[in-house]
Amino acid sequence: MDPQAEEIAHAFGSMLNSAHNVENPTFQKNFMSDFKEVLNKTGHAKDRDGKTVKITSFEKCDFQPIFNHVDAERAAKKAMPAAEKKAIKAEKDVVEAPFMYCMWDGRKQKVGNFRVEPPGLFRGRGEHPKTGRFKKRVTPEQITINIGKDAMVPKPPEGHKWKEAKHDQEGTWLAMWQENINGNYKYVMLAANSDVKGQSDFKKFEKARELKKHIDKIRKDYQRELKSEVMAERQRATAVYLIDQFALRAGNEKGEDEADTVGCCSLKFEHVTLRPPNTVIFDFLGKDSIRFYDEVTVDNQVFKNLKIFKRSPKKDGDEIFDRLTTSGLNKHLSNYMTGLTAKVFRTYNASYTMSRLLQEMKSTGTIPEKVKDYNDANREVAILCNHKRTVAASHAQTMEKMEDKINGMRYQQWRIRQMMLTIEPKEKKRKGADYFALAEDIAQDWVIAHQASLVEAERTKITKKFEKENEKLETEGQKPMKDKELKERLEVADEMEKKFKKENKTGKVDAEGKGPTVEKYEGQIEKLDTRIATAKTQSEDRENNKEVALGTSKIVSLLLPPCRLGQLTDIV
DNA sequence: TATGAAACTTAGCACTCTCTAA
DNA sequence: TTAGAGAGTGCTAAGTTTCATA
Repeated sequence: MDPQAEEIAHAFGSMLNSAHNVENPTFQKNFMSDFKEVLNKTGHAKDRDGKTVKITSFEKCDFQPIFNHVDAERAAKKAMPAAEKKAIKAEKDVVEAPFMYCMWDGRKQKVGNFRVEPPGLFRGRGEHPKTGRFKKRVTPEQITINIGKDAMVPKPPEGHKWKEAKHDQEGTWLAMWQENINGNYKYVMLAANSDVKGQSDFKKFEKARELKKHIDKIRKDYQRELKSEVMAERQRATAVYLIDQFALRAGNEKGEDEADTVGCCSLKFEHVTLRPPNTVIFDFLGKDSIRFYDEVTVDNQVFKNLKIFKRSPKKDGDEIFDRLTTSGLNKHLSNYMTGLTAKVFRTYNASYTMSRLLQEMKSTGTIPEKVKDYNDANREVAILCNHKRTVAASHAQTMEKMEDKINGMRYQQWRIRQMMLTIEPKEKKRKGADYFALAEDIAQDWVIAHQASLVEAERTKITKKFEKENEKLETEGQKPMKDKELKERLEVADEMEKKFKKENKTGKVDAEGKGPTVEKYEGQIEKLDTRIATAKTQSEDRENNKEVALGTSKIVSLLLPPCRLGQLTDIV
């Protein structure tokens, strides 16, 4: 193929492991149409004899060899010795060093995304109509540079020219271009921990803090205006109520050629279900096509209003707030406070919630318990903001593993109690039969399987150690140990297997450990209790967290800009 | 007031790096 | 010592807001 066509084919082939893209019919269709366009322009493909092969149908293309090639390269890179990897990284760092920082008002500042986005397939989220289209290579001729009047304009690559070099003192961007798929503007800006970004972040939180002074009045006003005679006012009050109470986004209008998602102002008839007396069910796709689903109770007047806004002849597809736009809403909000817009409510409510939870938090308990407390608070904020992630494919398996681990420790506790009885049968009367019984939820066949896995683990451990020692002997030029040695060493595992068998048969466990006493065993059981508690806490944390994304709220909800997040998490 | 361009923040996903428990 | 998990980072899509113009 012509290199241009091959580049597109390569882009598709290299992402075969991303099923949700590659198996999406829209993605396939868009990719194929862009691929064919270039194929038509460049004369399709040639076979080994130089005969032209016309590529027309997606179904007849096999991209697997491309994927295999890319995958092999990935694996080779991964398998490289650490030293070699380090050397390559160091080389790359040297090349990149001049682009990492810039001088801004006489101060050295870190640049964020200094690399131009490389060509590739557009990964639009949700049901984006353009997902899979080929994002073209950006040439210097498309790039505008923004730089100080007296500074030297960086040289474009050999044989090229910049689109323009300008000196905009107000803008914070360093370079800009337009992408070919949606015509969106792309900017090179400073990093999040730079002065400019830090300042603007600081201002954002100050603005949210300022809202605290006005929130009572705003709430009082919208409560009153919920009953306004003027429909536009009533809609506006209802919208502000939803934004304030449920952290909805503003919800600008979207075009036909974008994913069909909504926010507050763009909510449609079918996104809101009313259940008397005053329950509202929201179900819609928000930013990033993340589902927003919530059943909430609202003020009676809000319920009444939504009923009015949904009244016939409105039907599916019609807007609930037909007399309201985001700019109208924001204009109204700016009357309370300069710069007040819908998004400030999200920052305000998230920060307010976090602050309250941190104050309520008890600073007692073990470290894992404290971490869980913090994560719980973080999670509450993330849930408020509907920050979600897709549940990891391995989640169920991980949870099962964790449960197995806990049960393994509980089983070991049971064994220790039996050992106690072996050395001191009188304990049965003192502690009662219940103390020595195996928990009901631990089934006999689980025990058998668990024992087998313990034996197996022991075997692999011994074998691995043996192999490693042999390797070492060989590199030292000595004779390796014989297989007989391994067999002898494996006897430990065989003994273990026999022991379990005997235990299963007799229901008794021989004493283990040097100089066993009841007290020693009690100590061991107690230690296991702590470990079980820790594991249980972790497992709960994990389960509750499976579809909540904590990262964003960690950054955006705290009253400190992200450049100080490191310090704060240290304190927490 | 509507519309589109421009400029910025917010956000999830897929990596890599680092730390921890076994 | 090492595998695996969790944290951190890079990337870039997808929002919001502001500004200019008709």
